[in-house]
Amino acid sequence: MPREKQYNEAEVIERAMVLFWKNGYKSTSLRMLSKEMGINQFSINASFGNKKNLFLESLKLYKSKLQQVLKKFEDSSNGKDSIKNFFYAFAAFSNQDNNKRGCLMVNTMSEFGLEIDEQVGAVISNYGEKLRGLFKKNLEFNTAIDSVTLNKQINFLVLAIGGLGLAGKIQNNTVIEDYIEMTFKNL
Amino acid sequence: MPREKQYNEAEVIERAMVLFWKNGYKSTSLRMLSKEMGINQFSINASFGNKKNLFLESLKLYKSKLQQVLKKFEDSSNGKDSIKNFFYAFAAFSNQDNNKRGCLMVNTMSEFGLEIDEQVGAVISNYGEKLRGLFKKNLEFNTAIDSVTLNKQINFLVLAIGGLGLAGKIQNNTVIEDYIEMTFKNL
DNA sequence: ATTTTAACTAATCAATCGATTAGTTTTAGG
DNA sequence: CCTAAAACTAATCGATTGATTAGTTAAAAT
Repeated sequence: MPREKQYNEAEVIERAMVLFWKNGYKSTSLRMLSKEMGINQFSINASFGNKKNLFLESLKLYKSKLQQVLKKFEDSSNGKDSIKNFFYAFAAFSNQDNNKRGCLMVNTMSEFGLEIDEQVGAVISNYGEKLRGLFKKNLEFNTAIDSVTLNKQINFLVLAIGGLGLAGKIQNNTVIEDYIEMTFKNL
Repeated sequence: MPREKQYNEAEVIERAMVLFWKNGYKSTSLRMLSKEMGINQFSINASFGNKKNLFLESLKLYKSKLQQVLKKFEDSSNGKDSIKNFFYAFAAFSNQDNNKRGCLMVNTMSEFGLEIDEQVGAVISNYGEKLRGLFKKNLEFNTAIDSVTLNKQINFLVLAIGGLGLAGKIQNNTVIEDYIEMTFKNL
């Protein structure tokens, strides 16, 4: 029998995720990853195949962490205030420990635009659809609303959450708070 | 006397700008630039010094083009409708010819975050301040407004225009239009 | 016509990229 | 104890990066 892996895959993915989150995909080299993950390039390859797959695993881990935020949103879906609470939670997640890393998924969409890798794009799109569903549910909560207006509001919120992800990298907390307050003032 | 330059600097900067706009700074290599600009790497160096300076020139050219959009905003600053018109013009500029390139300045802020080059950051910040001033002017137009609310609205619009720049890369025109309409419905 | 100057071309520099190879160490089964 | 299998280390692969060098060409001034 061979020796055991001397590292925990979940742990090294977490470190990779932080690096990708901080620097983006292209600007994070395998050597940086190797150093930060504490394992050498060959081990990265052995565990994850290649850089893209490591990124995919990092993205999935990120998504699972953000899923905890989404879970609260799902559990207390009581209308527009729930959406607003989610916006605040998402903004906090995008600037945790005041690291100004934004949102890894928004960062990735911004880095690749529409020429995104198919698998990476699928992970992100899946999250987007989930979000749309929750926005819909909460916008309809206790309110009669025509489908045209509903769709406009959903589109509004989708773009807004993207803007908020970007803002997590470059804006201070006051700007972000003011944005959320103004957004929900008259929604 | 030596021979004349066989290329027009303004023309080659324009081509460089398009490439940076499309691909971002890091993903645009000097070889890609050389090919697209129709001059070789040495000539790029001779005219612009290095990649960063070429990017700076591209950014300034971009800004001057966007300045035409801003000029209209300055000339017809008649309140919130003027801001809304600017939003539409900015969105159109960020997706001209349906190229989904977004806004070069927003793209650059997203690429570098707060670790942006000092000179590059200065060019972008300067534009941001101009924008803030125009938002302020139009929000105050024909309306009494307390300074606290005014600042919140300005912050709201600043984040919103960034989100719109990002959306120009990844969202369809309907989402963008819905966002603008919703944004100004109750402002 | 010769000289001078800079624009030009092509080749190449060291550094870094993602990925891989060759060879060593560890560990459990036989 | 010996062997087999895989985790490991270190070195290096070809390709590409930004930048630069050496040498050639063109054109105005003398």
